[in-house]
Amino acid sequence: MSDPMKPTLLVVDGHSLAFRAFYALPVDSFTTRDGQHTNAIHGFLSMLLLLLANEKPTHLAVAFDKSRVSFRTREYEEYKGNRGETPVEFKGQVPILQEALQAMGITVLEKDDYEADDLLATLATRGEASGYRVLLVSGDRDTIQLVDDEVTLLYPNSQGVSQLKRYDTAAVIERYGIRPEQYPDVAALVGETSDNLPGIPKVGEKTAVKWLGLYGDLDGILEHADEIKGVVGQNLRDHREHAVRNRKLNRLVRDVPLDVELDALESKPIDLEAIRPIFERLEFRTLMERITKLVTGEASAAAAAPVPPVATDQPAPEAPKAARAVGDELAAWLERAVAAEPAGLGLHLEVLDGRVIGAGVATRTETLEVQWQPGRAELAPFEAWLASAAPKIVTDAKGQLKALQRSGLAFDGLVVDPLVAGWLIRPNLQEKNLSDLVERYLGERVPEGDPAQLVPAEDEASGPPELAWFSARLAPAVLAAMSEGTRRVLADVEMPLVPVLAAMELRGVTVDHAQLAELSTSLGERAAALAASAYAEIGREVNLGSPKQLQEVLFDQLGMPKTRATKTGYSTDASALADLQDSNPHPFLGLLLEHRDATKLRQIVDALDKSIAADGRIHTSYGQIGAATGRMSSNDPNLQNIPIRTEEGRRIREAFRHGEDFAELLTADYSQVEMRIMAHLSGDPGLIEAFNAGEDLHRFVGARVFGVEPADVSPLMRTKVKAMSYGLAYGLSAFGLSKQLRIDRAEATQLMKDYFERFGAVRDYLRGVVEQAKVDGYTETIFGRRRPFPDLNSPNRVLRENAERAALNSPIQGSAADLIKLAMSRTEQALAGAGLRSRMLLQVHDELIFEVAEGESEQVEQIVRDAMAHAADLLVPLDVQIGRGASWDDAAH
DNA sequence: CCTCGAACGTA
DNA sequence: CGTACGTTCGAGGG
Repeated sequence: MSDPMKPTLLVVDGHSLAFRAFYALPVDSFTTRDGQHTNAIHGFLSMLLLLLANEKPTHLAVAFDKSRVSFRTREYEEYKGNRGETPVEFKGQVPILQEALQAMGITVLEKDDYEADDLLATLATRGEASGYRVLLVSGDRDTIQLVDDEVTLLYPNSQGVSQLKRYDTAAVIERYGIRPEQYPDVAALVGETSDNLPGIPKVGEKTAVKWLGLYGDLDGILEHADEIKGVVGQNLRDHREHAVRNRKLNRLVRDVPLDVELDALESKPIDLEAIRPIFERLEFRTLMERITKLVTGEASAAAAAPVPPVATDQPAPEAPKAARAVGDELAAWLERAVAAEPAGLGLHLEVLDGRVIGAGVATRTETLEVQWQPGRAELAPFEAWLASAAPKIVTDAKGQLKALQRSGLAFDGLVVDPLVAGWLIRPNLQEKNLSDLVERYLGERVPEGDPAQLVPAEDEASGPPELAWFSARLAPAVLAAMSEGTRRVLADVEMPLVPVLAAMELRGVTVDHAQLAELSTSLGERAAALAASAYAEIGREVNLGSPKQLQEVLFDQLGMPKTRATKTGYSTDASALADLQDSNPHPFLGLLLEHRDATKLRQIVDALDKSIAADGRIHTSYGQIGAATGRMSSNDPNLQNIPIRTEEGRRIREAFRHGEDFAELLTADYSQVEMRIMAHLSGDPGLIEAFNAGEDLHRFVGARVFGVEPADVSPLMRTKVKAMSYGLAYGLSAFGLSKQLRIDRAEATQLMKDYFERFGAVRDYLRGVVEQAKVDGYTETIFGRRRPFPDLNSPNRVLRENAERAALNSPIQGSAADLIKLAMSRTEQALAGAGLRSRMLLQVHDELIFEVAEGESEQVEQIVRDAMAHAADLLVPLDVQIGRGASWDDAAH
């Protein structure tokens, strides 16, 4: 192995790589406005940037062929003679590429009479002699002969140029069965059609390698040519001069007279300003970003990066070498570690195909590696520790807990998931993974296996012990950065929830494929019929899913008045179409709306159908750190946005069923949680009374607002008040209210005025939230969850007002999220504690869905109702509505 | 190939 | 000119 401290010389065959990029990337999509093709340049530079980032060469050069003629063409004039004319689209790119490279401060080499590969050979030879580690990048197989202990070849695979295969001596032997220096002999025998160099007929790689094994080298083979039997033997004798000639031509020249010294190839920092004009001309925006990132280590010049709380220039401690132990030794290690770290040990599980195959355990100074397989008695101490309440720190624990459960391993004692903790501190999803956290809270970097999979260097990547070690050290740093309230939310709300979510995801929910398939077909037929009618109305076929094409139809062809402006034109959304239908009735509009409905539903149905797993169930993933307010999200697929408002939509919910071993689904939802939270937070006596009266909320509020008896509140009054109440929590304006209720501005303003007159504390509270947040810089939920609002004092009005509305909403939405999260952990606990088989499956913000076992219905209802209603003690009661049925739809109430 | 915006489903 | 999400599609740029 080569010494990592050596300087690294990277030499790239510019021509062959650019040429590969040219064919790998579509030319017509890489063309600037003025018609310059850039695919080869782009592909090449993209690959080069990846190489620079990953290999960090100390010295660097890119070699090009000077022309198509070289000493080889003089030697054998048919050499490369079968190659067609180089495409002009490619030719024109080479000088520009060279210009760009020079602007980047990279030495470009070319030499009359030689090919780029000869320059690679020469530099590799010189570099090795001067004590460099050499990396060559070329798409020409002849460069394989240059590989040795200090010279590694990176060779593009068939996919293109972004993935390079690393050939060191071992890799060459593995791939070809011969040593690198023998490769030219093989190539000589086999020939190279692309260079117009025929070899020995019927001799391929296998035969050539076999002969080399028998006779050592090409000379040996030719000496013994007479001994080789059969047609191939005869062919060898007949065409031996081919092999001799090929061998002569494919020997790379290792002493090209180059008037450049290696020292001069030292990598210089890239001057961003020098390359900017060229990149702008080539319209390389993302490449410019990548270079900027490479040079500055920052995302971009524009986004002002927050200053990390930890200085990054102190020396980072080295990860300790992982111990390995089994049996008594393992038990002793764990015992000592547990005693040494009362706050918890770091744990990181290695997962393959959803199962545990290994683990790393760590204190802040020591690590242990465990290779886990089921049924190994000597690992019992590890399993016992996992199952115990001994405190554990696991970053991004949910997925690992799932693997544990799949592998039949019991787990307890999760005290900190630094990822969740980090999110509580900065809920706007700044730190998305362990490595982000390590950078922010420890000021270090997690050594990574190459994310772009370009030549992964395994010895550098962090394994489970290192990751566990980072977690162990991260936890105290993250906890120290949390407020006391936030730490409480972590301990009381979030950590207990992690295993619950893992369990829910594993359970999944049964979905009836046949029902979905039937729905899909009928929706598809309806969509097709509606589309046909719509086309008939306008006399042509357009893509009804394309807002752009719709704009042509509506505003140009049908001459309708322009709707709300969007960035790309005019809105064609449902409300805009409804407005048009009012002003300019046209059958096309109705058909379009119905078509949208049908295709949207079908899309949902098809997506659901596709995500039904082999067990007949859909296993969504919950994003615990999904929303800044504290809510969860659901994805793959999203089960939190299954239609309910329309009849057709509800038919989708009919497809959600209880499993075979269960008797029914049970849904439990909080009624009007957000209004109840508002009542609690504002302390408004009127609102509190409304909830304590146990009467229909909107009727009660309507009676107050309109000054009538509750019995005299008309449906219209109730609707208005309901919209108003719900809008409050979102920072609704009179304008928005008037639009939603389709009433005029004056009426909306009056409604708001009347409302606030009766419920003044609500208005005061909402105002106070924003004012307080402007001072503090954050809002807080009932339970202490914080959300920062940096834009509240922004001079930009749009930004500021957006932040104000979000701030107003945050404690309400966030407190509701806290409530149901608490209720979930309690419910899970209580169901298990009561020894019931019934189990929680889904969460949809204010609703929980359970699968109930035969005979457990009453008990489950009791437990769920109790856990949800008493998740917190508010100034108003929490009302829980329960429904049961064979399907999700039936279970609705 | 990737990113963006529009549209739309839920609470 | 109402918050919070995730998904899908078409379009556009690289």
